[in-house]
Amino acid sequence: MSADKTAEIVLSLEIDDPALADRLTALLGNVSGIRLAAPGERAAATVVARDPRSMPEDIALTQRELDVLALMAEGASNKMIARQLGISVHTVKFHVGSLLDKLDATGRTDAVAHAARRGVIEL
Amino acid sequence: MSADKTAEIVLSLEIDDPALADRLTALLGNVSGIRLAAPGERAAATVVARDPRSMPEDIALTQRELDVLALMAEGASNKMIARQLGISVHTVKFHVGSLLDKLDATGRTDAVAHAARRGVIEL
DNA sequence: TCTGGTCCTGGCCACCCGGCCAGTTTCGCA
DNA sequence: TGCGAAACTGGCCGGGTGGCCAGGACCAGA
Repeated sequence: MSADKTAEIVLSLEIDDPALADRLTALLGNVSGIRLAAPGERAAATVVARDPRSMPEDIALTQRELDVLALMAEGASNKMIARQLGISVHTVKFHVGSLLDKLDATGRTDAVAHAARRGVIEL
Repeated sequence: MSADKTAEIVLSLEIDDPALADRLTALLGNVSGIRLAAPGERAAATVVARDPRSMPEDIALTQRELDVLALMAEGASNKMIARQLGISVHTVKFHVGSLLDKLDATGRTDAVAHAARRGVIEL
């Protein structure tokens, strides 16, 4: 019952696919040192697997567009992005425009939200 | 080499705490039926544990601010938000300003990103 | 009663954003 | 050797954004 540093690690599962969830439950349940969380219990870590059908294909973004997108997600203005990348504001606008097209967004906020949803960027 | 349904499940780790990451790596590495993903490899599931210090308490947002925030995350402009909520653009700006303050953001894009990171909203 | 918070509105203004036009260079591929 | 894609730059401009000022209405708690 000692609560030392090597106590069991409590894991919770958030798996969309029932079959995968079952297999992981069976496999992880027999690992000493790991315990699956009881319903509502606070876990040290969570095993997640989202339904892959929700992200059909990734969008083809150029490296430069990814650079701009990442800075956009940080809340950077076009001017700040330009400074950061060593290019002109006009060029930043050019890339932002392409991003709005490819991500089917109405503005930079929408673009970041869409990109995050599709897993293109990590917030 | 059969690729049957009971092949190994590939897990990737996204653990902020290095100690916890080490322990999980050691524990999971010895489980037959489970294999840890090589760098860049696509995993069937991911074990995540975010640093709890990064989200100490949730931010106190009023209901109206949450309304505005949700529409902001949809990429709506102030004008569209105003129409949607039946209030004036000035009032929308007022709430947006409060959100920027409370979320410590530099602009609406940053505000949405911060809110999503802290789990205030779901993208 | 008075104070504080929330919600609402207006005007004003500098700045930013996105879309339009135009052009250049560089690179790989047919 | 041409041709397209990517990256880059410029000017222009209408509209959006965010910060500042000011005010009023409502309601819970001290």
